[in-house]
Amino acid sequence: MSEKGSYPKGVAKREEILRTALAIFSQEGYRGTSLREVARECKLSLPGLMHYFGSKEELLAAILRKRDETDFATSHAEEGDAFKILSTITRHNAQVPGLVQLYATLSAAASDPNHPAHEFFVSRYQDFRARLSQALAERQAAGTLAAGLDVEKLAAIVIALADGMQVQWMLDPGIDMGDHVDYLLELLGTVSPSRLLAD
Amino acid sequence: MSEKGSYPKGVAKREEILRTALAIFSQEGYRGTSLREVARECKLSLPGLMHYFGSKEELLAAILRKRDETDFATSHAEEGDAFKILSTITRHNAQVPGLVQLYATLSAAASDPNHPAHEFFVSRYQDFRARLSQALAERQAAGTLAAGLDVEKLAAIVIALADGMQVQWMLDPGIDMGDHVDYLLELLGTVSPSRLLAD
DNA sequence: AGCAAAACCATACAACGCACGGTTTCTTTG
DNA sequence: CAAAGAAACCGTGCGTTGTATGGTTTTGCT
Repeated sequence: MSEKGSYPKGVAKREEILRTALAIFSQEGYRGTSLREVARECKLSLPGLMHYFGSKEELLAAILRKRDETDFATSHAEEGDAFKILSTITRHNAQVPGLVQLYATLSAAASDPNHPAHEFFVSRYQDFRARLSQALAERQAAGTLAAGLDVEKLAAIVIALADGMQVQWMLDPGIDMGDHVDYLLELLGTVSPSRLLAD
Repeated sequence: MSEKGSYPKGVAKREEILRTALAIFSQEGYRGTSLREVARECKLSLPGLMHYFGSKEELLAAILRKRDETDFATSHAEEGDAFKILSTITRHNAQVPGLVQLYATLSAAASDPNHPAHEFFVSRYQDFRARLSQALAERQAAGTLAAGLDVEKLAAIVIALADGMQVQWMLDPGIDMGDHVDYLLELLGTVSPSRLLAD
């Protein structure tokens, strides 16, 4: 065997690093925290940390990957339809501002194809859109959403709304993201098919 | 007099810096470019550049401020209603990916109240929402938008949509931001007042 | 002419991410 | 149960970054 997390001690340290780094990144921001600080908090030297993650961005990518895995698992376990889950997630995000900012910062930086987290974010959004558009299609089948609507466009739109509201919320915490998301979702429910076909 | 751009030579250099820095930032990204590189391009030493802008972030804030001024001026001069202008802006943004990424990166970073561009972004979004919600109200008065709609919420939502679509577009340039924005705007036009009141 | 401020520079500093070349600790296997 | 080899770590140094200090030169005004 020849992997980086093959010894029990190693996998434990690796996860401790991920946990610690997430906490610090969420609090001080990605740019604002040095690898030395993370290493110190883990009782490691800098090279000791870099044994696990070849670069700062690689560490970041690993954090996001892990975070998304657990998030997906829990959100998938939750009950309720797509709209309710979306609303719940949005309101949940309002309680972890550090994470929200981390994701916002990164999704912008990751647009560079050379960024280590690029592929991650690309497939993340592809997944999001696919899942949500399927959920919207199910709603159409159930009759709670107008049949004429383009579910794929709508999926992208709703996700964009959630992301965009986060930006405005970060700049002005007085804004209620959940209310806005709910409002659009409610609005979508009131769209009548006949009007759409008349276009 | 005791200002930094008071001599003619100074104001010219200052604007050259803004122009040059915008170009480089747009191409290499904010983090990816060093002040030394910008200075060299302007035939200045590093301290020579820092005479005009006390910090890298201050330079960035100045760039955004100037950019917004000119953008506002041109968009205000354009004809058409609010929806058309919004659509035009969105499609225009699709041709300056560097700038879009710059704004995305910064709007996230500027959520920190200590960030030099914080106030700028806060009032920027306040302005946006105010302008757009007024435009929406005018549409209501003209009868092209359902009267029961909450124009302030809608303004925030539409702006969020534009921002959010930019994120997805940056990660996957195959996505057409304009189409999505137009789709939601079109959808808003089809909402019937009666349905809203029935809720 | 002279003076104050703007315009600009040389140098230095601390901190950063990262690379190199080690040594120690642990597991597996012959 | 040793020997081997990889994982787990560390000391040190390199190049670059943003920024601070303390200047000198240039410019415009009175």
